[in-house]
Amino acid sequence: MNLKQLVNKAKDKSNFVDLKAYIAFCDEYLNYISDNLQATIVSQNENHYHFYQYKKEGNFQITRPINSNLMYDAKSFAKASKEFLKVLRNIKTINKKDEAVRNILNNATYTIQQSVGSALDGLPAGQSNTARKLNGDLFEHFIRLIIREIGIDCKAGTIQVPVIVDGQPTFNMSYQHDLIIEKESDIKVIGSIKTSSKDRIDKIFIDKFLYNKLTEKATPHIAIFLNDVQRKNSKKENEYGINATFLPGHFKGYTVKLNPLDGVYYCDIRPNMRTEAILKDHIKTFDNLLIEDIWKFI
DNA sequence: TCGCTACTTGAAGCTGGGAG
DNA sequence: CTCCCAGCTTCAAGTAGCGA
Repeated sequence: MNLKQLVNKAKDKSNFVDLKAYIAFCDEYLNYISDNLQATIVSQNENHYHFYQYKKEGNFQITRPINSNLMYDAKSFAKASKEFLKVLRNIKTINKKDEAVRNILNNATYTIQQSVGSALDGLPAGQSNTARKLNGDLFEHFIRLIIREIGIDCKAGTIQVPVIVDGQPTFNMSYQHDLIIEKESDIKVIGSIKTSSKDRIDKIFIDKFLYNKLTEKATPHIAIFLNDVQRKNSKKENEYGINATFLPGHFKGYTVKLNPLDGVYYCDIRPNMRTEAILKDHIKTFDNLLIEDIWKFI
């Protein structure tokens, strides 16, 4: 497949109906980039982030930053993707302490989603907003497929929450949620699935607060993010770096003074989320959700 | 179809601290 | 003090999806 074919495939959601389809796309993409890139550009502030530059057929466009510590190459993905499916199907019986297994969960999820995202970066400049929207939707869908694969039913959808004023239901608030896990028509978990938290972390805290206040329940709210970095445009040309888009001050403020979330998960976790007080108690890598945390909610 | 909610990313703006 | 930079935060843009 050439780049144009890959981009067209990524643009069409009917090509991503199940996990197998996501893996097949990723496989094709990784094979393509293994010998069709103009260059791999190394980020100058955090060297393990790389940008792929396409050749002429991609107008020499440059992709989003890719964490080379997490991204598989074509050869290792062929093996890892089989393991990935195996681990998902047997998640309850795997060895929880096996770091290699945890890495497969994180890295395969990251690799597959970034293959979609960076393929979409090959779209002409005018269509970048379409690409963003699409990439977000595909990520949502992908995570839901993963959760179903480990044996938990889930869906996306809108929930109507009545607002009562002076004892009278006055109007509804309609909330669209990326992830709803129910058991016996009882909502067990509400989740946000986003490729980055940028500008929207506040809303997730507020949503939990208001939802639980209006419904007089304590429904757990979780968030799942792919990463939180974006390309930085430096003044000088030919100099590339990355920026973190996570707002630690807001996260800590809401956690301490409004209400903590019941789980925040990243595939590509930022270093300060492992070390900084408060952050490190609430933010984990994605494998933790699948292996342990999700089972506590249902 | 319309109105509304929601999606991601890039550019611009702000601030504190270090160098000169 | 002024300049510059990195990091953080806000503003702006264009479009998808859903329910009525």
